[in-house]
Amino acid sequence: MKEDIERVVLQSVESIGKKINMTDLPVEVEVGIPKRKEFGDFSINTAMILAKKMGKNPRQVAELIIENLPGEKDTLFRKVEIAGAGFINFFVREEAIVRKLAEITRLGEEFGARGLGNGLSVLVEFVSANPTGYLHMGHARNAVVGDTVANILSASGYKVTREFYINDAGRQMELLGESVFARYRELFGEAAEIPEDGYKGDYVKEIASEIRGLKGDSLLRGERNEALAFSREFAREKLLGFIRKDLEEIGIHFDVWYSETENIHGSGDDGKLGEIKKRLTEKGALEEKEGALWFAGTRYGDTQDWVLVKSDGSPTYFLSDIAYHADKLERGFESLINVWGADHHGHVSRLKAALRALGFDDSRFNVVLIQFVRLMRKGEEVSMSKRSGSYVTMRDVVNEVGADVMRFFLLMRSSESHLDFDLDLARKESSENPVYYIQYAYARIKSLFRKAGEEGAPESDSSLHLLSQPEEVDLVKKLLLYPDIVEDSAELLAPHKIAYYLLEVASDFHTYYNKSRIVVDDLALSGARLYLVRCVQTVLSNGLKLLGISAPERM
RNA sequence: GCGCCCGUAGCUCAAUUGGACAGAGUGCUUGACUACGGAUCAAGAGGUUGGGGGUUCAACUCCCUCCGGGCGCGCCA
Repeated sequence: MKEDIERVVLQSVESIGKKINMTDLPVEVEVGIPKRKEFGDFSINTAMILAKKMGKNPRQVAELIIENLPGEKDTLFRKVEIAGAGFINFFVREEAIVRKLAEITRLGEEFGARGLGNGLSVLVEFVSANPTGYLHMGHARNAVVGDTVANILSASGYKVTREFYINDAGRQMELLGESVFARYRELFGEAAEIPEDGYKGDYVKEIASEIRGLKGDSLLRGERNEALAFSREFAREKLLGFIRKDLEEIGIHFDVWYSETENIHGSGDDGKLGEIKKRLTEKGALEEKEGALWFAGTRYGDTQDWVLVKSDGSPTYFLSDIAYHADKLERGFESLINVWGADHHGHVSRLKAALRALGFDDSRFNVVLIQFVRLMRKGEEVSMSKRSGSYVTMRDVVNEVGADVMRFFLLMRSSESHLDFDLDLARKESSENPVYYIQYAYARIKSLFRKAGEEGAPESDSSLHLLSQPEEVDLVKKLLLYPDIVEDSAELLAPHKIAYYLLEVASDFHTYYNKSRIVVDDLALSGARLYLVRCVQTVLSNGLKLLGISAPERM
């Protein structure tokens, strides 16, 4: 519908341009949907934008635009009028709106998929948690947003790869190995305290116990370093398995699990790290001072310089992060999207600076920053501190509320907003719970078609003009908006827009359903209404699929 | 001290990317099926968009400043 408006307005502006000899008039036409009904179905501010260039007042320009609309306007519009400072409001004929339902039917599962990505290959990297414990709700939000962004981009014509970067190098993994080994020794009556900042959760004991079952006391007798390495590797595999299973539980599957140790560090000092160091040196982007090797961030637009190699000769995380992202680009991905916790926001600019230094276009690298999640129960915050040893994991919450609720609640907020996850609300199986509100609309439609089947009332597009009630036209307009919503959420990497939209569709449908009986004796009317309801089903189904939420036949 | 995010109805959050009288849910008040699923619907009340200034025909949105909350700030990851 919007495209129709855009098209006729462009034609009008073009013919005005010819008449007054100004062929360079701006061509963008932003078609908006007014909040108030008396301003019509669609409106444009084009006249106000053109007014300056043409040296006329906006209302005069608006008048010109209306006068020069092509003849097609009579089949499309009931009324076109000028309002306010120079808005042009379009009142579309109901038949013209309703006729567009055919497009939803024609496209089916493809409705909403516009293909603006044009096959561009995108690597979406998300979660990427250390394999040192269970996932918590912060990871969960990251996971669900990342997965849904990937779904949306994929539906929008991008070639998407989902990657989990396994941060299995460095101090955290060493601590994990030490913690597990300490617990293992305890099992044999040795007093072995786990390190100060080590891992104290019960799962560490369980892993230690498994190692005992597998190896007996043999780790006590061998080399300590080998025992530590074994403990670390064993725990790594175990915990990665847990992480993978938890993610699958909420419908998340990765195409690639990419190990830092294996793919970036390589063997010895010089794998990709050495190579990146060399390349940055050649670009003159490094400096030695105070015994360390620095990346000269200030020369590449960042606010400060950063250490790449510490004075003891070991690399920082930043160096391996540069190597990893250069590696991504060199694996052939044209665009990179990362989902990061907000506590990492300071890393965006320095990584971009480093990529520029290496000669990459840093606009190929984008980060979705996720603000924190607060778990709430009975109005109070539930502690999620990892250090306390006992904390609420993502797995706990999934067990309590289910995958659908988990996903939807984490998608309900824009990423840059803090999110309060209300466990009491999430547990409710009632209308208060927005997930069920949408799913109920879907199940209700399914039930309608069962009923219609029994009564031999088929859907049909032969009398769509009978859909003339305000609720029906509103519902159709809402459905036709879906591709715009998907496009917006793809461009802005903002999945919450789809969640909100689906709530609106469900609401409009419930309103309609309560107002009008769908399956009626008049077969023509019944057919038209069922046709509309089928389109609602298609949109709900497509939208829920993007969010990774099930569409139940019955509830 | 510097940088980023946030501040919108009692509570939790939206707002077509600068558009017209700022919208939902929830909570509160009051209503609606002898017909397709009441996990539904309808109505009412609720606001100086944290304060102040500026840009603009038009500001929740952009700029400046102050207040409050969160996060980050060179040899941690």
